[in-house]
Amino acid sequence: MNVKKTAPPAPDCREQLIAIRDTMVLLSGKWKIQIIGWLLLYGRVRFMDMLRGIEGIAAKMLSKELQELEQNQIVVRTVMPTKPITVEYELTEHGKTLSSVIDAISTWGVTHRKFLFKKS
Amino acid sequence: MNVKKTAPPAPDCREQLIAIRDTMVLLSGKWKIQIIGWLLLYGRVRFMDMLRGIEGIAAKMLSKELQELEQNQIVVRTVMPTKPITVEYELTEHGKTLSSVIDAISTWGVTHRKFLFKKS
DNA sequence: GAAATTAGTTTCCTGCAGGAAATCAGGTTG
DNA sequence: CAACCTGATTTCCTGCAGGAAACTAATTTC
Repeated sequence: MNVKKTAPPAPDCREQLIAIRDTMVLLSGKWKIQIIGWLLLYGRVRFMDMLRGIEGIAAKMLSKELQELEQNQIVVRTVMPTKPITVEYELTEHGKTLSSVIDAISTWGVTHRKFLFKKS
Repeated sequence: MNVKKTAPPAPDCREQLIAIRDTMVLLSGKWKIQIIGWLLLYGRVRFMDMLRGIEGIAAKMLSKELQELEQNQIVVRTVMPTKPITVEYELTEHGKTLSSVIDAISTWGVTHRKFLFKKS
C-alpha cells in the first residue's frame, strides 16, 4: 500500500479554482475575449467597425456578446447623435482591469508560437 | 461628414488578436483551464484524484481534455507501475508557462468579486 | 471466484451555441 | 419615393460539445 498519494484538495486552493471558474463564465462565448482585446487596442469603437474588423463574426453574435458584456459592467454602450445613428462601445474602468488577463493570453500566444517554431 | 472615425485595424495589432485567438483555441473546452489550474496547484496528479476533485467533470471529459492537452504538449502522461495501475499527469515545462495566464484569470476573478461586493 | 480499484472507451442522447438570412426602424441622400 | 446606411432583432436551422451510464480490462484483495 505505498501508492504515492497526491495532495488532497486544500480548501484555500479551492478559492482560486472558483475564481478561475467565475472569470471563465463571464468570458464564455466564442467572441468575448476577442471583443475585449479589440476594445483594449482601439478604445472607443463603433459597432460596424467591429463587425467588419473581427473576422467571421455575425451581427447577431456581436450584438449578443456586447449585451452580455454590458450587463456584467465590462463594457459601456453610447448612442451617438450622428446622421445615421452610430453606437460606440468602450470598456468600463472595471473592464479595463481585464487587460492583465488579455495581455497574459496574448503574450502566451506569442510564446507558444515561438515554442512550436523551435521544434520544427 | 464629421462622423468620428475610429482607428483603422492596424496590422501590428492584428498579430496580438491572432495570438489571442490561437491561445483560446488551445484552451477551448469547458474544463481545460480548470484542469491546468489544478495541475499548477498540485503538480503531479493521478487521474482518479482529478476526477474526484474537479467538481462535476465526467471521466470521458477528463480523459478527452487531457488527451488534447497532451497532444499540444501542455501535459505529460506517465503510467506508474503500481499495483492497480495508476496514471499521473503533470504540466510540461511549456505547460507551466501557462501559469501567467491562469494566475491572471484567477486574480481577476478575485478582483471582480470585490468589485461586485463594493456595489451591493 | 466475487468484488473492488484504476483508467479509460463506447454508446446514446440532448441542448444550446452559434451561423445565415430576412426583417425592422430611423435617418440621409439623390 | 427609392436606395442606402446604421444597429440591431428575429427566425430558422444544424452540429457538436458535453452529460449519463454501461462496458472493458488488468490487477488485487478477501
